[in-house]
Amino acid sequence: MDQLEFHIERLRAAGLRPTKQRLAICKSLFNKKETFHFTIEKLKKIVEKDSRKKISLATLYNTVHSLKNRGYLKEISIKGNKTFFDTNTKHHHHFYDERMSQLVDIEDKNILVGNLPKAPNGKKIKSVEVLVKIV
Amino acid sequence: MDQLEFHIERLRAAGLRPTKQRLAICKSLFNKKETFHFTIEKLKKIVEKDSRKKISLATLYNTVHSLKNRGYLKEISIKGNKTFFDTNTKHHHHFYDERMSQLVDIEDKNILVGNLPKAPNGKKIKSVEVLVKIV
DNA sequence: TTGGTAATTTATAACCATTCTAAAGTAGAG
DNA sequence: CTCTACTTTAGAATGGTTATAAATTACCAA
Repeated sequence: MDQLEFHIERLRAAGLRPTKQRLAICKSLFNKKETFHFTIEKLKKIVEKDSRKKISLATLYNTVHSLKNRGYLKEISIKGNKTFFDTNTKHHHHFYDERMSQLVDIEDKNILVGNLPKAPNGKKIKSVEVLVKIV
Repeated sequence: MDQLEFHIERLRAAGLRPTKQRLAICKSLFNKKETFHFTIEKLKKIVEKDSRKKISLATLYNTVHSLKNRGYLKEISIKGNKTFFDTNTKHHHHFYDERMSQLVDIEDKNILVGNLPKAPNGKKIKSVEVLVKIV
């Protein structure tokens, strides 16, 4: 089981000890064939189903935020009561179906953004995110 | 004072009676030279300063949402604890300085978005929003 | 292996933007 | 003017997220 080594490595890189709970979270996040979008509540259900153990919300929040800060997860900028995360950390964009609260990736190569103006006040551009709302 | 007529018209169009409080909100929103971005808390301060009267949060939330639904305000899709609104209802995009929680408009003509893929599941594209994060 | 200690997990409380509620006040048609 | 439906308001409720503090666990050194 090489994946385990990667999980431990990711956690260490994020400044976290590889505990049972955190490894269970990593398995549910990174052992899937496809990347996916999730909210914390949804991830709680996924991890508890995959691992057959209860896990506290606080641990989920802490771990997800640490993994995000280290770049293993992306937080998606959509307005709403719940925060969405993405296991796809490549630069890409999203369709968003507000009615279903559902996201679909748009690969960076499949969209064209150009002619960007300079950032104001001598600031630097950190990211360019396109959100395409669909109905 | 013709502006007043417009405010009454806007409120009626939004299905709202033109009360003192709602007119005060409209004045603070639409009598400015420049469009601007605001949160509800910030608007409360602006309206109370402009009108020299207290106004309840509930009235602000109700009125702003009705004006938004009628298209006189835009809600901006940025993740965060507070919701941002925009008195600029023209199609446009934003720079966002997360550190300052500050927005700057990007005119639609000053940015190029093209080559959009089709929306999935036979859905229709409702809007395309570009958010440029700056640091 | 064992201790000791610092990190971690957890349930629960706190937080805070937003929405709801219900009572008092107001607008406006007739 | 009057009546009724709409509004305003303070405060309570809601719900996602963060903070807290006590019990548990990881892991280094011996």
